[in-house]
Amino acid sequence: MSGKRSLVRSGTTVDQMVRAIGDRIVTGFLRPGEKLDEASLAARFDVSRTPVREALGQLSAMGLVERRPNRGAIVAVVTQEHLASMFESMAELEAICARFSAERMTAGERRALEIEHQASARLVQLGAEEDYEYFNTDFHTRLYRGAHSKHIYELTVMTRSRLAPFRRAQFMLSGRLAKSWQEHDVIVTAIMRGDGAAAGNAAKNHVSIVSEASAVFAAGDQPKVASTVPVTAG
Amino acid sequence: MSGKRSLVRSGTTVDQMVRAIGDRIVTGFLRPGEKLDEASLAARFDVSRTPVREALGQLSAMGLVERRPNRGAIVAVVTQEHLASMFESMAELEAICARFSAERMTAGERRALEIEHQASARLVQLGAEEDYEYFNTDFHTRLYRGAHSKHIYELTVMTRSRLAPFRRAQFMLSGRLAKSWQEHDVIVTAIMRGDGAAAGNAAKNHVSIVSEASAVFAAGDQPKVASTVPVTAG
DNA sequence: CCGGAGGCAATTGCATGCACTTTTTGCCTT
DNA sequence: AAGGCAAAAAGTGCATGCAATTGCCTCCGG
Repeated sequence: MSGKRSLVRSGTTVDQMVRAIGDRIVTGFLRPGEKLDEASLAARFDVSRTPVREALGQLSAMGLVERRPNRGAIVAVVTQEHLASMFESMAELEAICARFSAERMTAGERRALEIEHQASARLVQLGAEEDYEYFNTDFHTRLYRGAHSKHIYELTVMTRSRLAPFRRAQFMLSGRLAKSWQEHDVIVTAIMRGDGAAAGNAAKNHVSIVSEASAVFAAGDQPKVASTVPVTAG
Repeated sequence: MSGKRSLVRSGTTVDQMVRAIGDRIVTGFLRPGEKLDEASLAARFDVSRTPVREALGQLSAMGLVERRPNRGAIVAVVTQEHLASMFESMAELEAICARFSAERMTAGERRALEIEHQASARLVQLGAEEDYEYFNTDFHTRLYRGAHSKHIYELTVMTRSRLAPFRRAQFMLSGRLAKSWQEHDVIVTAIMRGDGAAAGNAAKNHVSIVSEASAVFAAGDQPKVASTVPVTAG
């Protein structure tokens, strides 16, 4: 090719492509079912087809894209059942994370969780949806990490990525913000007193509600937004 | 290259490579930490380096191999903690599968599970370790499928693959066969009466015991066997 | 004898090219 | 006018080649 990659980001070209394409899928910029033309992507990112192919292969292994031999790749399109199955899995995984967090978080982790959670109450009052979404991602990531189990963390984050395209705009639903915070509150309280079972149930319940909220979008509509905001269970 | 691929198996060359290399890792033929030289693999399978590279990328995305930029790929080597974390996750996942199976299996699925399980008692009496291992894989796969949740199934099978290299030869431990069958029996009984909680607990317990048995091999020894037998929780 | 700089071999990373498969389009037949 | 067939166009799959990076070996200075 020609000059250096514009994005100075780390890793090989393939890694950059995986991130770049993956981000566009996760953020909804590329919509489920959309065709991923190797030549176009190569041109778009100013690389040859080889790294694009490798990236698509890896994304396929991650489940974000679907590859039909000799027929090109598309952004993974999931059936209604599979979507439900993923939300269900997410609920179970979050429950595990919350339960483990309640049992295993260090004092520091608990404190940090509590502080952030309390701070976020302000965002709810202000109705700062975008900011709350950032916080929300953070909150859940804390739970995943707090489980102190690398593999559970990987499974959970992976599932979250695959659900992300179907989660956009969930905070648009009126009142969702306050409800989300209250649900978080139940989880945090349970974790603070080390009650794993309660934390697990609360987390599972929390995701289930998000799932129902998201079902609205899954039915018919595909996500439309193109922001770069990461996404998590509300 | 030259002639057609010898293995007539389906899919593209890359798919075949993923399966071929993945199998060798999962069955312990390639051992954790072993270097995966692109040129050697290409020669070994009589393809060019391109599909080998793509396959390694996908296997890396699956977590079976580890890739250091510009420094080649090795069979993924996991720390003791990560291994423990994976077994722990496996226990949780199996618990979920068993619980869902108890709640969701059709009458036909329940019957098939029961019949196979009873039939396997004979294998225990005969001490047919290898045959029992086949059955065992089947038994667990039934549980995974019985959960009627595609995503849970995927997560579980994926985790099983990554644990496979560390599970070999667990049935060599004397008495493990009979114990395994008894544990299965508890699970089956709970499923037959639709008791999700009991089935989940029994399954979790079952994996935990396997985990402890496998810890023996993980500590110091790496797996040594090179058979082609698939592997599952005992 | 030990430590470091420089150069060489080996290996990875990516671009390009060609072969093969799929899809589309246009023409011919009915 | 509609259907089907054929040829061309588009796009994927893999091989090869070259540039770049890494690791190692050697040689020099201390």
